[in-house]
Amino acid sequence: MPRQADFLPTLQTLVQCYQAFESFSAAHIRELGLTPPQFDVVATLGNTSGMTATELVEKTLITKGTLTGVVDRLVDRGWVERIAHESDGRCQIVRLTQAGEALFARVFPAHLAHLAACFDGVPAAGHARWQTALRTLEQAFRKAAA
Amino acid sequence: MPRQADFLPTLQTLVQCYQAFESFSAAHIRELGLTPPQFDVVATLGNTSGMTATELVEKTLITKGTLTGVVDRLVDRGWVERIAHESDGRCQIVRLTQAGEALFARVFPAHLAHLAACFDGVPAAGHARWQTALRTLEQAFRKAAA
DNA sequence: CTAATTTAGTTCGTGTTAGAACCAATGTCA
DNA sequence: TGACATTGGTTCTAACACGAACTAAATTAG
Repeated sequence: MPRQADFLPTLQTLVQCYQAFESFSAAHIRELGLTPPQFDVVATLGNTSGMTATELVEKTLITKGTLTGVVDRLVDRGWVERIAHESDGRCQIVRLTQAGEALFARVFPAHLAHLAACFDGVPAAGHARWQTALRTLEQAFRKAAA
Repeated sequence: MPRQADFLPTLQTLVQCYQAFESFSAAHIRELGLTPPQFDVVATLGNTSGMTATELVEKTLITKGTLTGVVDRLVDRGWVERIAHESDGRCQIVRLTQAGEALFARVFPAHLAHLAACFDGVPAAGHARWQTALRTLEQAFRKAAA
């Protein structure tokens, strides 16, 4: 009857699993000389011709107030530039510079390879099970939040 | 052959699922007047006679450098106190004050109930599947990190 | 066309994060 | 016992998180 006994371990394993992923991924990103949000932005801008800050916010899980600072630092390092939107005076297009493209070409494949190493020998069926499990769990949260 | 096509969606759903949980949980904690790390500390200290900062670090996923500030603010608000360890001059015992106990009694059950609402109607079998899936996924990260 | 509203981005305040340097108290060992 | 390393906590720096307030541009309404 105490449903606690069921759902608390589920949440605990979710948090632990995510933390394990996060620290594994973040450690490598820092080795590459970036912070996780910076990598997120560079990876999102890679292979595009740039996008507005609002679009970046939607695609990266970074808050708009935070994005200003993240982009500022990427601009300081010469990897990103802001250009005015031609028709809408409020918007600015954020895009990679030449150096930023080079950075992207260097770090993005490297990080993908780093992540891929986690799944050596995992059959596709494993991914299917993980994905369905995670999606139904996510739905439970979203349903309750509504 | 491109294993990317398999593991990237898995990571994506993991992150999205965790974010859904995190924002659902954090929003409620903020309504209760605490930050997530503060809640974490209060919940960990609840129903104990206090523990050292090192123990708190182990049980809460908060870094020791961060814990100082979190405990500072809880002390400022009168919910927590530091007392000297009687035998080891380096240690300090952190424990809830009377007001902290009252806070714990108020917010901890409330937050558990909030979380439990996500799982209304979920059978125990669902939890079993989630937990095994998450644990094997976590192992993949830990193995690769080693 | 002016006034009110919405939208895009920046700024600000409080709090968290990771990691490194640091200090003081303990423990170890020759 | 005295040099040395270890352990427990704090401090420091750079960066991020979130939300609220704010500015300016654009849109809508009357």
